Amino acid sequence: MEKARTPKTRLDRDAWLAGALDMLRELGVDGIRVETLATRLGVTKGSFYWHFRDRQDLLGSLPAFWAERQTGPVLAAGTAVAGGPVDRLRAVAEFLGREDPDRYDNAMRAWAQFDAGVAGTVREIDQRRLAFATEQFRAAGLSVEEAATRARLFYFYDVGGQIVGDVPAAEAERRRRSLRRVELLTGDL
Amino acid sequence: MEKARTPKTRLDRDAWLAGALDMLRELGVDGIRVETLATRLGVTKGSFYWHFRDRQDLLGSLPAFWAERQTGPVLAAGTAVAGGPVDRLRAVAEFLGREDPDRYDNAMRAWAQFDAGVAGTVREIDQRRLAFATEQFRAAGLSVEEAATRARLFYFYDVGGQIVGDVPAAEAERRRRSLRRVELLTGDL
DNA sequence: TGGCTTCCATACGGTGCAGTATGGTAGGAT
DNA sequence: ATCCTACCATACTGCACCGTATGGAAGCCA
Repeated sequence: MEKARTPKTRLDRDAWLAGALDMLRELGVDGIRVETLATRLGVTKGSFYWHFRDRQDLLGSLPAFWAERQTGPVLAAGTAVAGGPVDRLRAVAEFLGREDPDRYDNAMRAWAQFDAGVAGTVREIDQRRLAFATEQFRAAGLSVEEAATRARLFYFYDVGGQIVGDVPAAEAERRRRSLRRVELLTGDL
Repeated sequence: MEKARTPKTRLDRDAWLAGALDMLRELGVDGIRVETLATRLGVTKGSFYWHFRDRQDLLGSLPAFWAERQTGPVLAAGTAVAGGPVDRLRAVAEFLGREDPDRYDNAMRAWAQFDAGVAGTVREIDQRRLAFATEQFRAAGLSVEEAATRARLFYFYDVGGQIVGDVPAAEAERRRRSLRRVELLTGDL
């Protein structure tokens, strides 16, 4: 629950988008009301309609705003590793284990269920990550089908666990689980 | 998109709940408006407020209504198999592969993100299914931790795949994938 | 055939919230 | 000091939709 603040600096579009993203995570899309959001940011609706044409303008800009700061780190953690494909998967798994589990992904996926546009941006990210995992298994010498299966097992473990809420609060345990999964999927490679 | 119908028979509580469940899948919780729902069922609000105290009464009854017709089949498909634990997992996987992918699960999970009560009922079902999978791996001789890891890989594959939308339309392909996953997770047993 | 119960229609009040209109204020440029 | 622009406040309109009040109409039982 973010609190209302008194703005020393004036607001810009991104400040509103960041606030909206928080409301999205806490309440869902329909919980994003412009007056409430304004109160949180310490201003009134007057400000909002200066930066945005209407509410739809805000919601429409939200997915891209989210996607920007989502793809970068995970992708980087994987490719910036010296070793082989298994090491890369390990690196990604470790990175995901380190991550704060309180992300915006779940809220975004919930939204994507009922908005085709949002579903598109989310799908893109999923495709990219799945493709990465598949590549690693391919590089480890597996067939196309075999690599695809293992990549799905690898990635859906994350998505499913996050959706179900089966994510340990302690970082140590998260990393342990994450690595154990990699070992199981790459034991014969 | 369900169409409006002309009711030959009068409606009862369950008819409203079934209609609400459809609206939930298509539009999300906040898409469930009593007047719209009434129109779909071929009646007016007057009927609704006869069967329900208010809108919250409908929404509050929805999770249980959903849970009832959700737990039965999957559980049965697993336990009603003669063979060993691996055969049981195969049976469940095959059952899930046969299933119509257009279920209400996604909508329910989306709702659960922002409603603690709904999250509770969904969690119960997840726990039950995960427990079942874990038991099978245990019965196959694995340690507690090892069984838990594989159970998660097994179950989250389903949840993740469904959320991401990576579910083939053709039943044959669904079953193939589903079984291949079991073979991969039980190859050494 | 009357009377009771169950289910539904119609009409209306109340509210939350999106969007508009318009005026105000702070800070940079000259 | 002045002016202009960017940003924000206040007050108001309109609409969607919830809930209520009340009046039927269709079935069951005597």
